[in-house]
Amino acid sequence: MEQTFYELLKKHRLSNTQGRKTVFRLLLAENRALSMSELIKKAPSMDRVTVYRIIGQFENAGIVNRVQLGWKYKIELSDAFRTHHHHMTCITCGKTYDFEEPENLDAILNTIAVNVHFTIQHHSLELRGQCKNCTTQA
Amino acid sequence: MEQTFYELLKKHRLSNTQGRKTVFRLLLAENRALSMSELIKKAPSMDRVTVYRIIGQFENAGIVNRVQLGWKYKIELSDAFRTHHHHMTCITCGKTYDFEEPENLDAILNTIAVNVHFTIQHHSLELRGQCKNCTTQA
DNA sequence: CTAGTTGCAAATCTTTTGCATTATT
DNA sequence: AATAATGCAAAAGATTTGCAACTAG
Repeated sequence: MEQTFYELLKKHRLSNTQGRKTVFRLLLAENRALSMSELIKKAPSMDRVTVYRIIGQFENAGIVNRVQLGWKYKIELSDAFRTHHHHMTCITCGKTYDFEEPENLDAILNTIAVNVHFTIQHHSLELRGQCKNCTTQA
Repeated sequence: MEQTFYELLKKHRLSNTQGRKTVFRLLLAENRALSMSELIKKAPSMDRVTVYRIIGQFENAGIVNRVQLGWKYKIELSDAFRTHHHHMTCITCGKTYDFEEPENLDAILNTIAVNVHFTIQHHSLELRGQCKNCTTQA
């Protein structure tokens, strides 16, 4: 994990600073998508500006992804660190659950891409609705 | 179109004001996703606060959807006014293209939903990559 | 009329920029 | 030492809130 991180840093000519290590470990420990303000709160030793800059660089370097959950985006480690997955967010309790890539999705997307001559670099599939708990209680 | 709009307003006990009509017609005329700042610019007679409030109400009423394009969200008319579709955004030129719902997507999502006991109310599929033009030029 | 809607002022939160200081290689 | 990274101050943007004035039903 850390090894992959260092390699990605090197590959993108980013030096391995204390701040970058902190942000990376934070995301690794949480193992879920965090909002900017959560990230900033969880790294009180760092200036908010620095966190913004680091996340921007991490995104370029393929270390993190932005995901849209409801109205706001959050940050999570990229597929280099977690298996590729998607998100479902419960509109009642606000929790976000991960689910695996559907088996045939890639084939479907490829067909579309070929048809319209679009080169796909990244895809995201987000569901909104009610989770098991909230459906039962309603 | 306008008829459906009036019905949705009534259903959600929103009165049919000049401002709401303006915002709706704007979105209808553009037939694409607009950012908040674009919307505000295109409705100079209205206070920005009012535009925010109207969009909030429209979202509740199912008149518009927020979609995530790149890092920012945009607003477009809901499926009540446009056929259901998804988006692909070119990371080079920034343009957004629509594409139709893949035929088998619904079945795939249903399977997932049943497996994890999640009631899907809304799904979105977003692609990022390079469009035909930008691929050719590169 | 009167409840719902809008404008205005202002607060708050989020994100970006410039520059001087500090850490990394 | 040279370059890259960070903190701080401050600007710029985006979004929300309270309240008084206005408008649709």
